[in-house]
Amino acid sequence: MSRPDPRTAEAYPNIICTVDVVLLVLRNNALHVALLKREQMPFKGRLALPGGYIHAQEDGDAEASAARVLREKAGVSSPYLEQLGSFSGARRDPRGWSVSLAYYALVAPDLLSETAHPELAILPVDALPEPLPFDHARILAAAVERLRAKSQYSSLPCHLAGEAFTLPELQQIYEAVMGSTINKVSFRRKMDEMDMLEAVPGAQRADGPFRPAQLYRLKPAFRTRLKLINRGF
Amino acid sequence: MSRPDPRTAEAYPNIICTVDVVLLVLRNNALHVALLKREQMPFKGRLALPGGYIHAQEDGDAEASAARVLREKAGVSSPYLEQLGSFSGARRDPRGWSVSLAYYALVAPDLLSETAHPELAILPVDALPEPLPFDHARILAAAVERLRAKSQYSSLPCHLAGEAFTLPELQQIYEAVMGSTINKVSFRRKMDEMDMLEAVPGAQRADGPFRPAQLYRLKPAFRTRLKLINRGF
DNA sequence: ACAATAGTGTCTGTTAGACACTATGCC
DNA sequence: GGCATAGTGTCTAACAGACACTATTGT
Repeated sequence: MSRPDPRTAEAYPNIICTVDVVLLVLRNNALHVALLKREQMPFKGRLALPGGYIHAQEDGDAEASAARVLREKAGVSSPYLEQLGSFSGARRDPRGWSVSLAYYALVAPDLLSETAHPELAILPVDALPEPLPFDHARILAAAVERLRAKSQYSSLPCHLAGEAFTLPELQQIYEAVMGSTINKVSFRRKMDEMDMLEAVPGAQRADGPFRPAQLYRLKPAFRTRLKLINRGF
Repeated sequence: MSRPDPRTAEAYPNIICTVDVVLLVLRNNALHVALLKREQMPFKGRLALPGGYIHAQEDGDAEASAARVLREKAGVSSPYLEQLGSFSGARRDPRGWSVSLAYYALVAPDLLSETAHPELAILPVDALPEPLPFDHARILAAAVERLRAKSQYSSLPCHLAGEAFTLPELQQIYEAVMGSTINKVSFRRKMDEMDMLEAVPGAQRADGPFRPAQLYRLKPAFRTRLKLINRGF
């Protein structure tokens, strides 16, 4: 039990430390995840979550590793990024005992079509063409569950919208993420109470031959931090 | 960017992988944390969260590591144990780039006084006698915040009570954890709705020269899993 | 009987959802 | 003016908190 050897740090070196990122985006009102074909063994050629080793030399912490992975492997910079948790164990990676520090990121649809790497596969989370390697299915499920849960009481889904959006659009995003319809009056009342949106002066968006909707954007204070509410919709 | 070398796993070995456990208990209606004097450098002799290296040989995953640390270092077995998150970076440990997989555990007061190791220091989370080493203050704060947040909408605080408890006792626990008083009628209505308690037949507890209170216990289904509710108290 | 707390019935203010209505753009 | 959707006013049902009341024990 007592381990007086000061070199204990070197006595347990056989743990693989990686980060994996669940990059989520909304397309056609359905949640999609960005996957990459693995270029290395194990599971070479299979679609998997973007991930990689932690680079102790360059990454200040694991969140920086996740941001670097997103930048290098997906071409995505500074999205909403949050720690999801760790996934660890002897069996999840055939190379040995491993730890994956999992993060999830939310981006607006247009960001992913414009600047992201073309080799990214954007696939609906509910209908992946092949099973994910490692325990990436569990990680993805945890990310989706987290997003759904936080959507109930926070501004999190706003990060799936673009820079500016109309209230009907935002409601559609909330509904798509949570998988249920929301009462329009309740939704707008809540958005009003939360006091996190500001109208873009004079800007409206028409979606057809009818009354255009007012455009809104997140107030600066909530662009990185979330806004929480007490009750649901 | 491409790393064809199959020995990349060995190319990044310099990451210290540990688990740390925030062991919480309620004493005198105040949240307390169990700390241990560190037996090794760095911070030898300082009070810190119980923790240790992951033992890839014996631990199936990091939660098993946390359970082992609790057992070996605190003498506590099978409490409520949940992952808190990871804390990582180049600077948090003077030995180098490190990852702490943090867990938090809840135990009943009597469990800690009876079976736990005597060298455990049980101190109020709001008034520690000395600053914690590493980033343990952040980890502790995250655990307390998580407990408070989950107490709003779950059965989590029940794990701070003993095997059997009265409703007034349980309400006091909820109030102590959340730091605010709860309406008695609302509290009992909620407990009733949640349908997670069962009366211990014929068992009551008297707290003075007045009407004794009915004893309750968690239904078996909720002894390890949490029960969630939609709204607060 | 009294003190003190356990436990419940009921009222009231608040909140979320249903519905209907008005507003505004394009044809 | 008609149509389709944006946006709002208002009613109602559900819910949480306040309060008062009854119940039950020891002294």
